[in-house]
Amino acid sequence: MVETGGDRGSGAIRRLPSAVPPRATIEMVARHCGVSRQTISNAINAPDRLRPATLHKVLQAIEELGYRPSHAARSLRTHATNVIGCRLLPSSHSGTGGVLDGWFHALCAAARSGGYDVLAFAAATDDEEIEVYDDLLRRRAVDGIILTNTHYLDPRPAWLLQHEVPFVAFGRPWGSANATHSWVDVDGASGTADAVRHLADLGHTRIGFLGLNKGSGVCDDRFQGWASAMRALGLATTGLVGRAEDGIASGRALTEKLLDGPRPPTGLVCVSDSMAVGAIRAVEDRGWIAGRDLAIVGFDDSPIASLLRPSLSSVRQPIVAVAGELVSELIAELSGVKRRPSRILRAPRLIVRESSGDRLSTPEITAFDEAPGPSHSVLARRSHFDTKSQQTPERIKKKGA
Amino acid sequence: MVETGGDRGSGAIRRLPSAVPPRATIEMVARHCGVSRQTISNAINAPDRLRPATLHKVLQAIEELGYRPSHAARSLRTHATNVIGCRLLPSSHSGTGGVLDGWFHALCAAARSGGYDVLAFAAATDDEEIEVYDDLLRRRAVDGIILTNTHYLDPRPAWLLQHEVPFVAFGRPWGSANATHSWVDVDGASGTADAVRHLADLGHTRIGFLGLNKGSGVCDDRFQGWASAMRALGLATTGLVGRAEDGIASGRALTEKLLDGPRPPTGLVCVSDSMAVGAIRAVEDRGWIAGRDLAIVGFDDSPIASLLRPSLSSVRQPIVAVAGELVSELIAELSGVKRRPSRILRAPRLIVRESSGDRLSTPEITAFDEAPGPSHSVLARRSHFDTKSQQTPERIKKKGA
DNA sequence: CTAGCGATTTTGAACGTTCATATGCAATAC
DNA sequence: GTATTGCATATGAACGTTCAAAATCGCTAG
Repeated sequence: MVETGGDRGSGAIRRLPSAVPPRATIEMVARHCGVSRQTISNAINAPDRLRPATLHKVLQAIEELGYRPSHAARSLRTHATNVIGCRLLPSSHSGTGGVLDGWFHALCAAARSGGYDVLAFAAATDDEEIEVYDDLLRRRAVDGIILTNTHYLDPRPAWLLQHEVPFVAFGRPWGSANATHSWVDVDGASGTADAVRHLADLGHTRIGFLGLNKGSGVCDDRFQGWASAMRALGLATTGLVGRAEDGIASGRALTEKLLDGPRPPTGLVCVSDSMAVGAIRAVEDRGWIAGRDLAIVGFDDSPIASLLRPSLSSVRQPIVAVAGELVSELIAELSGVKRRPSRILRAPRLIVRESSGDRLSTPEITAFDEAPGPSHSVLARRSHFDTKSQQTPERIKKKGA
Repeated sequence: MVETGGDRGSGAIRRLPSAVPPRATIEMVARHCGVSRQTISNAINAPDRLRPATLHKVLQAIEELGYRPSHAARSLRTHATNVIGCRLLPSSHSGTGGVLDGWFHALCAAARSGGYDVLAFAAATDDEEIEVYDDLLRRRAVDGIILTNTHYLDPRPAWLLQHEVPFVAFGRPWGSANATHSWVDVDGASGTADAVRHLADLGHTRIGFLGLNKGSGVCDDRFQGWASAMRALGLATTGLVGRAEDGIASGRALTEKLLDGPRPPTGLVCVSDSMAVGAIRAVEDRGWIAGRDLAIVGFDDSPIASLLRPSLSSVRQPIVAVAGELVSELIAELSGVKRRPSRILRAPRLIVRESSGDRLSTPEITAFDEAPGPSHSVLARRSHFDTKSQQTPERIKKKGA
């Protein structure tokens, strides 16, 4: 009402006295306690250079004035932004609901506690993502990048390497064995192998695998875990594999085909929860019950897994831990010390629910990541074929130059 | 192998000639085409001040050198960061899976096409969130904030107002009718009213409501939609309401109680999909089928809704549109023109699936949001959204002072 | 008493922009 | 021919830090 008249304020009454203190600069702090700018700067960046008495005085003044170094000024001077860039995958990507949701949250938390902020951006394609990288880097808005969703023929790592951008990938450099960048990944093979052994323990011998079409590194990895576990158990694998693109419809169709085939599986390990949901659908179509007539294990432990009826056994990725490692690796990279790229593989954990037929434990809802305690109850008797240990991340030494 | 010896590089051979051009500054561009700094600056920020010939020359040089203004330098000088801060809710928050996932993605996309970047951060509590605000603002790392998940007695809007931080809220200022900030929200009442009418159309007369305990603005809103639609239809409402904290267990328990009560509902409108899932559980417990023996409608259309069996009818929020409006409102706010706060309410849309008993449409999977439509994404960086949204949202006039 | 030294603090410059102002130049007005 | 205007471009300063180097202080040693 009152201010309808003029548009550009004549600048008189505008701001009330207001509780907002003028934002403190380093100069103001300096004057406030009678020392020079640089001393304030040192108090923050190299406190050991100050006499204890001075340090105390300065810190108190900083506190009093609520001073924080201006991001822009500092970053202009130091050429470091303390910001990490990370692409958000299109939400459709995680078909069965947000797993990456929790991962990203953990990523932000880890970054912040390491003194970094996360700049999030959306991109629909790899090329678009590269364009954003280019923009962010030219404007010097980020120090480094967290790369997600690596795949065969991925143009992004090469681009980043060529432009000497510090980055760490979530996901192995599929297809380029001697990549020179750091990455963190989840050992899918170990997850599917666990799933196979779990089903074998329950008495299954014909355990199938529902995977993606050739060309997915993630699926190859998980397939390989299935295959080697089957081999190790002396189980035949022919006629037990179905492949298609990811999705519920695919899962349903593939399952039908396998069940109608010459060697119908009694258990099924799936490359994703979407596939597993499809498998459950197919089972329901015949009036069967998942977990009784066909044992099904998914992958990802997406939020739906525990909501489905019967609930879905699934392999859970340690996404919080992975997020933390991605951040600390990137920060290490940014610290400038030249080191050989690290390659970190983390083991996932099978969450047993109803769909695999083991009725022992059917938790209604499970926490999103590893529970703090040693809750490995169900798999008490871990049959160990290979040496993959559960908790310690496996570090693979760089092989070739 | 080769580089096993020394650790700190002696700094000789390290970098190959490399395809990385030295990052261009405004000075370099200026020299490159024989004009002054300021002319380059003008070419970017006020192109109409240049003679066409000069402009052309400069733009070409910019292109050639791949110049982009340094974020830090520009932001130091202009006191604007072109960055928006936004808190990520803990992943557990969206019980049934990532709805906010898609919202956040849309937010980032909208921001970028408006010339802004999004700084994401995690916070567990409101107080922690305020601490992060304080940090970000003191360091001048963001220009403004997108606030999510508003609720009664929310300390955040007050804090932001007091500190004169530009912000827009996703969610109404529950409990403070004459709040002076802008917000965007989804008209929950309209959603539940739609749900009620849908069920009434199917012949139901005893339509219940599963809500949260008193004190949730979101629930009050949705409840109110249910209540007024019932009243408008001349249906009695007594004995048809259950309240508890959100969750599947709650939904199940409440449903049981209602079904065992004196006036068992034949239809149920739920405040959330979690509640609805609980309701489905309760129905299953009695060997009933949702949609046949009890009609159920959820709220949020979370990813599971279409995956459940029977699939869950649910009210879908136009999260992409909301994200876009939040961003454009905030940008308007940041443009500095004093305007009365805008309050935007958008209508959600009921997605009918099996659980409500209307077998007419049972899409397997539905797209996440309204079709994109004539997207404003083409706008060049730094330009602001000019006109208010394309879809004509419903605007509520500011009432009180 | 003074030189010398390390610890502490200060000073001037620079980071890369944009703002405010000044200059140059061409066209118009007197 | 000179003053007046308006447009196009250039110059100096400033934004708020940290870096590099210089200055000062407090001691110990000669």
